[in-house]
Amino acid sequence: MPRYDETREKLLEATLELISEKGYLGATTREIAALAGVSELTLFRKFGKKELLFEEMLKKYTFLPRLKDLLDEIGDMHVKEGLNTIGVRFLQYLHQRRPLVRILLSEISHYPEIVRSTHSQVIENIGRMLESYLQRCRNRGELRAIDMNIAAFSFQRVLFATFLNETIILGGEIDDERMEFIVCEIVEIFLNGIARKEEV
Amino acid sequence: MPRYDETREKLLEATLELISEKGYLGATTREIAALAGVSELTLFRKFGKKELLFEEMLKKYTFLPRLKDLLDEIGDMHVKEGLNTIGVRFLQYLHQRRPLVRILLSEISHYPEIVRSTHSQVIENIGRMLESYLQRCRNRGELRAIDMNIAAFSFQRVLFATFLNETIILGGEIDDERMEFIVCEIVEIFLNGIARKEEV
DNA sequence: TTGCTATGTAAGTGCTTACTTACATTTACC
DNA sequence: GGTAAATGTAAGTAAGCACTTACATAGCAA
Repeated sequence: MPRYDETREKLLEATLELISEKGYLGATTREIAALAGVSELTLFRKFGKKELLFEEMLKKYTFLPRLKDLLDEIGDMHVKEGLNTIGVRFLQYLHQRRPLVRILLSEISHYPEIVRSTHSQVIENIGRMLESYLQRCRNRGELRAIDMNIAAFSFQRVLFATFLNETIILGGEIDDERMEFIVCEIVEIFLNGIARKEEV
Repeated sequence: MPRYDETREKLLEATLELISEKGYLGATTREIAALAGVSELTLFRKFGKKELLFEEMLKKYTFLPRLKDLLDEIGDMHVKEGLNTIGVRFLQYLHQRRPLVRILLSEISHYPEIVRSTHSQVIENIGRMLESYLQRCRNRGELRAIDMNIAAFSFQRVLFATFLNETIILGGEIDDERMEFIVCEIVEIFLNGIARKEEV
């Protein structure tokens, strides 16, 4: 009896994959069990109900990135470098969790509470960390006096919506090179704006 | 025999509402018919299959906004005023089509082609119009030399993701006042950036 | 009246689903 | 080898689904 239950893990993995493809209602327990390579009965013995399987899967695949570590890492960087680092990390983070993000978007009306809390853990926390980083930069005199909350979420949302468009909607893949390019362009606009300097 | 089929319209309306709430699989033909106030058989007599009902509903509720009119209207405005106008209109547009946007996000795996084309009609066109407007501003010397495509989509995506967060994820409503406030803040950052001017 | 059209009620078909029961088989460990 | 837990096979249940059939009704036009 291994304290690491491999069958269980395989089922959770198959659940993530199938629900992200077909939605909660579209993914049947039969298919999930087949993809996991076990019998349907095993699925019910382990999780009791489809609903509980879904919830445990969400719990498993939602884990916070080590935000504090990231903040420590970039805390002293100049704002441009810091934003580039956060941006690339955030895109990588979303990219690794594509199936989860897909589920968050498509099942939010089906399971409002659990999906919403998962969403805020996955996405909103980055915004808050960003805000405290920007505040730090501001204290060092690198930024002008604006609402850092709005600034942080603007930045985070351009990235998130760009990810949505490239990955979820167009269905493509983003490689690291393209990620760095995208982030670099966004950071440039975010820092300097698009207006001619004389006009401000 | 009225050439405007009221029963048909009521069914399409009920379909939009229920599918946006429960998803394509979750919304049953029985419920849709009940919400429309007709019998289930009438639904099948009018549309044949649930799938066709879904497609006709998408067709009905996806129509292009008068982008050209908007461009004519704002073409001569200073960039700040123009962006504010576009921004508020875009948010209003999304807000009016909330159920449709919800469906686009949740059913993209079910009907990739039709949903994707609908998405581009509803969302991407604004980005393209924005790009040509920015180009015009650039020609008037109001903007510095940057990639206007990236700029336009950055702006559009902050707005879209803000809408997603406020409406679809948090589930709240946005009134006109809040819309104007949000857009104003975003435009300010978008035009001037967040960096101190001396540092550029 | 006689039709025609739109709609309704009621019953049912065939399929699929989540989930169960009964029983056999494998696996691991003493 | 023996025991117990984990897993499998097979069959089935009750419900819900999209969709159909048969037949009645109501309104409107010739």
